[in-house]
Amino acid sequence: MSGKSILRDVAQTAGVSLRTASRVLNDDPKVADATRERVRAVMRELHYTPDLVARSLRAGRDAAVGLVVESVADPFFSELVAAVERTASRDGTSVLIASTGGDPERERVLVEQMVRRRVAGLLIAPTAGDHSWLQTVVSTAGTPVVLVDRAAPGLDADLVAIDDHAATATAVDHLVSHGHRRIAYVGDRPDVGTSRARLAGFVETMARHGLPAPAELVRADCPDPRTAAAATRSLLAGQAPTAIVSAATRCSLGVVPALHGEGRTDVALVGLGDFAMADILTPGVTVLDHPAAAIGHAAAARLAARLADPDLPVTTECIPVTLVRRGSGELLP
Amino acid sequence: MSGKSILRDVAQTAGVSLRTASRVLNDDPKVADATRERVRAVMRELHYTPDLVARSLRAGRDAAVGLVVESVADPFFSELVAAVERTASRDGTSVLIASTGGDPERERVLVEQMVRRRVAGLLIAPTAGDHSWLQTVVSTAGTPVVLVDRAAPGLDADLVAIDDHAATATAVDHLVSHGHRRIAYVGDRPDVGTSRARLAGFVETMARHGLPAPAELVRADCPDPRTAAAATRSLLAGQAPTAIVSAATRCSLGVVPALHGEGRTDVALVGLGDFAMADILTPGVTVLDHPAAAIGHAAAARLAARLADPDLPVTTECIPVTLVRRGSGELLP
DNA sequence: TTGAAAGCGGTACCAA
DNA sequence: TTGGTACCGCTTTCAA
Repeated sequence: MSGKSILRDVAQTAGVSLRTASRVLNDDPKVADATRERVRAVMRELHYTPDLVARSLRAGRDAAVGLVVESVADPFFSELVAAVERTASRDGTSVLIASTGGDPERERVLVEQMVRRRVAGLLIAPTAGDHSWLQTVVSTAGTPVVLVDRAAPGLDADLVAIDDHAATATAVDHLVSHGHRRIAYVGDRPDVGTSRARLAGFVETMARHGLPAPAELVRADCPDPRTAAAATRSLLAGQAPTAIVSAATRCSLGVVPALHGEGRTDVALVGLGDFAMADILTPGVTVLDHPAAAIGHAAAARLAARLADPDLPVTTECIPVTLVRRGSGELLP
Repeated sequence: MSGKSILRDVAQTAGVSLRTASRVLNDDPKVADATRERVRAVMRELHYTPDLVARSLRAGRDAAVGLVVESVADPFFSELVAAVERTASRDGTSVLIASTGGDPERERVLVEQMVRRRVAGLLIAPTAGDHSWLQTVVSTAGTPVVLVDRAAPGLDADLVAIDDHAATATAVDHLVSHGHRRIAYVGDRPDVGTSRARLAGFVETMARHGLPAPAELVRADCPDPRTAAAATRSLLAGQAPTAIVSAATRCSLGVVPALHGEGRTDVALVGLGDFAMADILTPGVTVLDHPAAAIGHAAAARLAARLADPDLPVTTECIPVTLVRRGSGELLP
C-alpha cells in the first residue's frame, strides 16, 4: 500500500536507531532478542524490502556475476548457462548474461558493460583471437575472470575446459579398437583453438595407429548441420569410410540425418557432444559427452573460490569427457 | 595501474568541479567544448570507468531487467532468453536470468530476489498455479511485469504468447485437408494451461470435422522424449493412426525417432515447436514454429515500452505461429 | 557555462 | 547492547 519503505522508516517505527535496524537485517547476533523481534515485525508490517543496490554501492561491488558466451541459444551454452545459474544461485548470487555472437568487438563492449556494473566476477567463453585487452580490464578493475570452455590467447586466467585433443584421440582409439581403419573426420571450423586441438587429436592418433588421414576423409570446415550433412553425403559417395568422428554437436546434427537418409546406419559414428534424440535413435549415437553442466558448475565454483580468496594461484581445470556407448560407436566395419 | 579512479579524481585532475565532470559523462550539451575534451582526455588517461551501481542507487532502480523461466537449458527457453538478451542489449540493458525448474516456491524466491535488486522490470514465464502473490509484489515495489509464453492465474499483467488453441487447430486442419481422419495426439502434460489449450484445440477441431478423438489416440501426458517415444510405439502397435499431432518439441523429440525406428516414416506428422534436425531428416518434419525468438523479442519490447510509460493499458499480444511445410505433414494417408 | 552541497539506502567505525 | 555519523560514487537542485 505504502509504496516503498526504507530502513530508516523501519528504524523510526520500531523506535530504534538506523544502525540497529541494519544489524537486525544482517542477523548480527549482538542485538537483544526483544529488539530483534520488534524490528522484524515492523519490517513485515511495512513490507520492507532491502535495497541490494545500496548494499552493493557500499560494498564496492555487485553481488552478481557476469556470464559471457557466444550464444545462449546454442545447446551447449544454454546448458552451461543453466549450470552456472544453478550453482551461483545456491549462494544467492545472481547471474547476468550476455551473448557475443562470436564477435570480438561486441564481446569487448559487453565485458566493459559488466565491469561498469561492478560485477563481482566474470565467467567468459572467449571469442577467437587475442585477449590481452582483457588483461588490462581485469587488472584495472580488479574483476576476477574465469575462462570457460576455451583459453583466451593473451590472458592469464583460470580456465575450466575439456581436453579437446584427448577427446578426439579417445574417439579414434575407440573406433580402432572395434576394427576400423578407414575413419573420416567432420569438424566445425579450423580457426578456433579448441577445434584445432580436436583435429590435431584425430590426426595424431590416427598416425599413432599407423593409419592415414587423407584429405578426402577430413572435413574440418562444417560450421553448421547443413554443411556437415553435405560433407557426410560426399564422404559416402566416394570410397566410403567405415566410421566417422564428428567433432562437434552441430556437426553430428548434420551427420546423423545424412547417415539415416542415405540408409547407411551401418557406418560407425562417435560424436563429440551429446544432443537431443541421440539416445532414442537406432542405433543410439555413441558420444563423448561434452559436459556443459559439469564445466559450468566447476567454473562457477572456481569463481566463487576466487572471490573468497583473490590470491589463489591461476589454474586450469580439465573436465573429463566420458564415452557414452549407445551403439553407433560399437558397430564393426 | 592506479587501481580504480572515480569521477571526483577525474574532476580534480581536470581542474573542474564534480558537477562538470558528471555533465561530460552524460553528454550534457551545456559544457564548453574545450572543457569537455579536457575531461574526456583525463578519463581515458585515468582509465576511468563509471560506476553503474552508484548511478542505479541514485536513480532508484537498476537498469537491468530480470528474466525468470523454467529452465535455460530447455531449447525453447534458451532461444527465448537469447532473443530477450539481444533485444535488451540494444538499449544497453543488461539481463539477469533465473531458472525456477518449475517450482513455484523457487519462482517466488527468485522474483523477490530480483525485486530486491531493484530491477527495472521483470519478464516471467510463470510456473503453474496461482500468482496473486505476484500482484502484491508488483504493486508494492512498482516493478512492471510482462508475462511470457503463458498467463499467470491471479495476475493481471501484460502477456506475450501464442494462441495455443489455434495452433493445434491449425495442425488438425492441415492434416485433415490432406485426407487424414485417424489422427493421434501426443502432448506433454495435462496440468499446465498452455498444454490444456493445445489439447482442447485438437479435440474441438477434430469434432468440428466430425472426427472422433478416442482415448487410445490421445496421449496427453508425455513430459519427455522417452515417454513420447513409447507412446508413439504403442500407437503404432494398435490400429495405427495415419497422422500424429505432436504438441510440444519435447514430444517431437521422441515421436520422430520412434517413427524412424519403426520404419513408419509414412505416418504423417505435424509438430508444435521447431527443433534441430527437423529440416534435415527424411522426410523433413512439418512444424508449427513456436516462435521463441519472436516472443522474446516482443516481450522485451513490451517491457521497454512499459518502462517508458508505466500507464500503458495491460495488453495481451498474440504471436502468430507459422506452418513450416517440410514433408511429414503433407504425407497422404 | 560552472560549482557547492544535498541526497539515494545501506554499512561500519567509534563512542557511549 | 545500542546510537551518532561519515561514507560508497554518482546525479541533481539551486546559485553564481
